[in-house]
Amino acid sequence: MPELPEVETISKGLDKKLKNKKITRIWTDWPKYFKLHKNEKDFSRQIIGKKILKVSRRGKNILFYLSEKHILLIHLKMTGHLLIGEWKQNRSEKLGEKWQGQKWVPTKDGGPLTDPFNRFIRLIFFLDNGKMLALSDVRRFAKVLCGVEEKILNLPDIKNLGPEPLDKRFTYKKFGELFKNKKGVIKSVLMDQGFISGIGNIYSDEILWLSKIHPSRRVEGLKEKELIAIYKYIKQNLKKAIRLRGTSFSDYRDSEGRRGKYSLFRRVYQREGEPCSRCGIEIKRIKIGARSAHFCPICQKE
DNA sequence: ACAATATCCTGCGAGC
DNA sequence: TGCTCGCAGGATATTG
Repeated sequence: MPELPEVETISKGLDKKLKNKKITRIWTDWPKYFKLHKNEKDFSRQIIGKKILKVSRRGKNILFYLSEKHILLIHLKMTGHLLIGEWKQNRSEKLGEKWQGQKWVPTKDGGPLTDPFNRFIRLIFFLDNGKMLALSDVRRFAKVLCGVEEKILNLPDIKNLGPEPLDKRFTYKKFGELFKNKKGVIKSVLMDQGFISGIGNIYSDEILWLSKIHPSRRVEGLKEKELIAIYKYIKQNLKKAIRLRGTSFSDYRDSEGRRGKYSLFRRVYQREGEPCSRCGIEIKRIKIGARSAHFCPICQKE
């Protein structure tokens, strides 16, 4: 499940590669992606013929700024991947008719032909340079929207997002103010996109381990010292993960199909039963809400 | 007003 | 070996 560092890596990569490319047509076998649109036609009308001007990110949403003041928004949710491939002229009609998903032609500089995720391509944007942007998505949870800038940026998906944690304007003062009237369990609060955007299950676990705070603690009871630690490690850990191009745990890949390297530094996430790298005791896993939380029972006292 | 639970999906691993 | 079953999870809707 891509979170802020993964989505940042992906959108930066796509920005480099897709700038000034025009979308000539699309193919999908899952029109349910287009939650904002009546059907596939309604979606494709919005996007065909538009040029990609810039790719960026807000929270975990990827924003493609298009010509004619349009935006394409893609949220990868848990299993979404965006991969760039090439399509050959002589095969293009066949691909357009029915994409069987068995194989696709990767770019020379990376996309792995044998990568298992190539089996789950559900949506393809064909570009005017002979390449394609493919969405692979095992569980079909991804979200794909297109419309005029004003409309997309005013959707709850964007408008209800909390501050960007790595924004310079996100000072400790701002962070502290957020907590003043906040109630609830810290793990859930960190993952609340309306509170702070971009943090999900992996990084909330990591941040709390670094801060030595039990994931079930209520935010009402957190001391100043503890809030300072959380603030510090949000910034530090997300930055570090971006430097390492994201987490390779689970099925994350960047736009060239590469894994990130953050997983080498993962302390608790998906390490149940392994020794804590600080104190050696076994990492535990509990349920918070419907999510699993990983923590060290010694370093992170309740 | 808030919190817990169901929903969407499907590959995978556990268990028999 | 081959089957069934239940888990995983981000965001949103629905129920308690």
